[in-house]
Amino acid sequence: MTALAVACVFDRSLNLLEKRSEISRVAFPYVTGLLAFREIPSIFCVLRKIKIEPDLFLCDGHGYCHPRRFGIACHLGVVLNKPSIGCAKSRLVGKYKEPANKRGSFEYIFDSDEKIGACIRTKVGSKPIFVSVGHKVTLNDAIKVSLNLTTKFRIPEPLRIADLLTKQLKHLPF
DNA sequence: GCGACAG
DNA sequence: ATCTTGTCGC
Repeated sequence: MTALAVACVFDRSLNLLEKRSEISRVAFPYVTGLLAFREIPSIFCVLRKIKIEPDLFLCDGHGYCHPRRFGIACHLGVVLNKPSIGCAKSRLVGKYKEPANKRGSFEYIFDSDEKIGACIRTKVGSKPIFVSVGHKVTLNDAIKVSLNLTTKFRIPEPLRIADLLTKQLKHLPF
Protein backbone atom coordinates (compact mmCIF):
# COMPACT_ATOMS: atom_id res chain seq x y z
CA MET A 1 0.00 0.00 0.00
CA THR A 2 1.18 3.55 -0.70
CA ALA A 3 0.32 6.93 0.75
CA LEU A 4 0.58 10.54 -0.39
CA ALA A 5 1.86 12.87 2.32
CA VAL A 6 1.87 16.67 2.07
CA ALA A 7 3.69 19.24 4.20
CA CYS A 8 3.25 23.00 3.98
CA VAL A 9 5.25 25.75 5.68
CA PHE A 10 3.57 29.04 6.57
CA ASP A 11 4.75 32.19 8.35
CA ARG A 12 2.84 33.75 11.23
CA SER A 13 0.69 35.76 8.83
CA LEU A 14 -0.37 32.57 7.07
CA ASN A 15 1.59 33.26 3.90
CA LEU A 16 2.47 29.95 2.23
CA LEU A 17 6.27 29.72 2.08
CA GLU A 18 6.82 26.15 0.93
CA LYS A 19 4.84 23.05 -0.01
CA ARG A 20 6.10 19.52 -0.62
CA SER A 21 4.54 16.13 -1.28
CA GLU A 22 5.88 12.60 -1.35
CA ILE A 23 4.53 9.14 -2.05
CA SER A 24 5.75 6.37 0.22
CA ARG A 25 4.95 2.83 1.18
CA VAL A 26 2.70 2.11 4.13
CA ALA A 27 3.05 -1.12 6.07
CA PHE A 28 1.22 -0.68 9.37
CA PRO A 29 -2.61 -0.84 9.36
CA TYR A 30 -4.83 1.78 10.91
CA VAL A 31 -5.44 0.81 14.51
CA THR A 32 -7.25 3.17 16.83
CA GLY A 33 -4.70 4.66 19.21
CA LEU A 34 -1.75 3.63 17.04
CA LEU A 35 -2.11 6.14 14.20
CA ALA A 36 1.52 7.24 14.51
CA PHE A 37 2.83 3.79 13.66
CA ARG A 38 1.02 4.02 10.35
CA GLU A 39 1.58 7.67 9.42
CA ILE A 40 4.86 8.87 10.94
CA PRO A 41 7.00 7.10 8.30
CA SER A 42 5.15 8.86 5.45
CA ILE A 43 5.29 12.17 7.30
CA PHE A 44 9.06 11.82 7.64
CA CYS A 45 9.45 11.11 3.94
CA VAL A 46 7.83 14.42 3.05
CA LEU A 47 9.38 16.44 5.87
CA ARG A 48 12.91 15.61 4.77
CA LYS A 49 12.18 17.50 1.54
CA ILE A 50 11.29 20.70 3.38
CA LYS A 51 14.07 23.27 3.10
CA ILE A 52 12.77 25.78 5.60
CA GLU A 53 13.20 24.79 9.23
CA PRO A 54 9.76 25.14 10.90
CA ASP A 55 9.72 26.28 14.54
CA LEU A 56 6.36 24.61 15.20
CA PHE A 57 4.48 21.64 13.75
CA LEU A 58 0.69 21.46 13.52
CA CYS A 59 -0.28 17.82 13.21
CA ASP A 60 -3.50 16.31 11.84
CA GLY A 61 -4.48 14.14 14.79
CA HIS A 62 -4.38 14.19 18.58
CA GLY A 63 -1.42 14.89 20.82
CA TYR A 64 -1.68 14.43 24.58
CA CYS A 65 -5.45 13.90 24.24
CA HIS A 66 -4.88 10.20 23.71
CA PRO A 67 -5.60 6.97 25.64
CA ARG A 68 -1.86 6.59 26.46
CA ARG A 69 -1.29 10.37 26.43
CA PHE A 70 0.93 10.06 23.36
CA GLY A 71 -0.87 10.71 20.09
CA ILE A 72 0.80 11.25 16.73
CA ALA A 73 1.50 14.95 17.43
CA CYS A 74 3.54 14.01 20.55
CA HIS A 75 5.33 11.33 18.59
CA LEU A 76 6.26 13.76 15.80
CA GLY A 77 7.40 16.47 18.20
CA VAL A 78 9.59 14.14 20.24
CA VAL A 79 11.31 12.59 17.23
CA LEU A 80 11.96 16.01 15.68
CA ASN A 81 12.69 17.58 19.07
CA LYS A 82 10.49 20.48 17.99
CA PRO A 83 7.33 22.13 19.38
CA SER A 84 4.19 20.44 18.06
CA ILE A 85 0.43 20.69 18.48
CA GLY A 86 -2.23 18.06 17.94
CA CYS A 87 -5.30 19.20 16.02
CA ALA A 88 -7.98 16.57 15.37
CA LYS A 89 -11.39 16.77 13.74
CA SER A 90 -13.08 14.34 16.10
CA ARG A 91 -12.80 12.97 19.62
CA LEU A 92 -10.73 9.98 20.58
CA VAL A 93 -10.95 10.03 24.37
CA GLY A 94 -12.12 12.31 27.16
CA LYS A 95 -15.25 14.17 28.16
CA TYR A 96 -16.11 17.77 27.44
CA LYS A 97 -18.96 20.25 27.44
CA GLU A 98 -20.12 21.54 24.09
CA PRO A 99 -18.41 24.92 23.59
CA ALA A 100 -20.65 27.98 23.02
CA ASN A 101 -21.58 28.62 19.41
CA LYS A 102 -19.19 31.54 19.12
CA ARG A 103 -15.83 31.67 17.38
CA GLY A 104 -13.03 31.24 19.90
CA SER A 105 -15.06 29.71 22.71
CA PHE A 106 -13.72 26.44 24.06
CA GLU A 107 -14.07 23.87 26.82
CA TYR A 108 -11.30 21.72 28.26
CA ILE A 109 -11.39 17.98 27.68
CA PHE A 110 -10.96 15.72 30.72
CA ASP A 111 -10.21 12.08 31.23
CA SER A 112 -11.14 11.28 34.83
CA ASP A 113 -9.86 14.44 36.53
CA GLU A 114 -6.97 15.12 34.21
CA LYS A 115 -7.16 17.98 31.73
CA ILE A 116 -5.92 16.51 28.44
CA GLY A 117 -6.98 18.94 25.74
CA ALA A 118 -9.49 21.50 24.51
CA CYS A 119 -12.58 21.38 22.33
CA ILE A 120 -12.60 24.62 20.32
CA ARG A 121 -15.29 26.34 18.29
CA THR A 122 -13.27 27.79 15.44
CA LYS A 123 -16.32 28.73 13.39
CA VAL A 124 -19.92 29.61 14.26
CA GLY A 125 -22.32 26.88 13.26
CA SER A 126 -19.62 24.29 12.69
CA LYS A 127 -18.50 21.32 14.74
CA PRO A 128 -15.61 22.11 17.09
CA ILE A 129 -12.03 20.85 16.67
CA PHE A 130 -9.94 19.01 19.26
CA VAL A 131 -6.62 20.55 20.24
CA SER A 132 -3.97 19.18 22.59
CA VAL A 133 -0.31 19.44 23.48
CA GLY A 134 2.12 17.72 21.18
CA HIS A 135 5.59 18.61 22.46
CA LYS A 136 7.32 21.62 24.04
CA VAL A 137 4.15 23.74 24.16
CA THR A 138 1.49 24.39 26.80
CA LEU A 139 -2.17 23.63 26.24
CA ASN A 140 -3.13 27.29 26.49
CA ASP A 141 -0.54 28.23 23.88
CA ALA A 142 -1.74 25.39 21.68
CA ILE A 143 -5.25 26.83 21.90
CA LYS A 144 -4.05 30.36 21.05
CA VAL A 145 -1.94 29.16 18.13
CA SER A 146 -4.76 27.04 16.74
CA LEU A 147 -7.13 29.97 16.79
CA ASN A 148 -4.54 32.32 15.30
CA LEU A 149 -4.08 29.92 12.41
CA THR A 150 -7.82 29.61 11.77
CA THR A 151 -9.51 32.20 9.54
CA LYS A 152 -12.71 31.60 7.59
CA PHE A 153 -12.96 27.85 7.93
CA ARG A 154 -13.28 25.30 10.70
CA ILE A 155 -9.83 23.80 10.19
CA PRO A 156 -6.62 25.83 10.81
CA GLU A 157 -5.31 27.06 7.44
CA PRO A 158 -2.05 25.07 7.43
CA LEU A 159 -3.89 21.76 7.83
CA ARG A 160 -6.74 22.76 5.55
CA ILE A 161 -4.43 23.80 2.71
CA ALA A 162 -2.27 20.71 3.09
CA ASP A 163 -5.35 18.50 2.96
CA LEU A 164 -6.65 20.30 -0.12
CA LEU A 165 -3.32 19.79 -1.86
CA THR A 166 -3.53 16.10 -1.00
CA LYS A 167 -6.89 15.75 -2.76
CA GLN A 168 -5.77 17.75 -5.79
CA LEU A 169 -2.63 15.69 -6.31
CA LYS A 170 -4.53 12.43 -5.99
CA HIS A 171 -6.84 13.22 -8.88
CA LEU A 172 -3.98 14.11 -11.21
CA PRO A 173 -2.01 11.71 -13.48
CA PHE A 174 1.10 12.36 -11.34
C1' DG B 1 -21.21 -8.46 27.51
C1' DC B 2 -21.78 -3.79 25.01
C1' DG B 3 -20.48 0.45 22.92
C1' DA B 4 -16.67 3.58 21.27
C1' DC B 5 -13.04 4.10 18.29
C1' DA B 6 -7.61 10.26 15.64
C1' DG B 7 -6.89 9.01 10.20
C1' DA C 1 -9.61 7.23 5.61
C1' DT C 2 -13.13 6.34 1.44
C1' DC C 3 -17.72 5.95 -0.99
C1' DT C 4 -22.04 8.08 -1.99
C1' DT C 5 -27.22 10.49 -2.28
C1' DG C 6 -29.52 14.17 -0.78
C1' DT C 7 -29.88 18.73 1.43
C1' DC C 8 -28.81 23.40 3.26
C1' DG C 9 -26.95 27.99 2.98
C1' DC C 10 -24.41 31.79 0.88
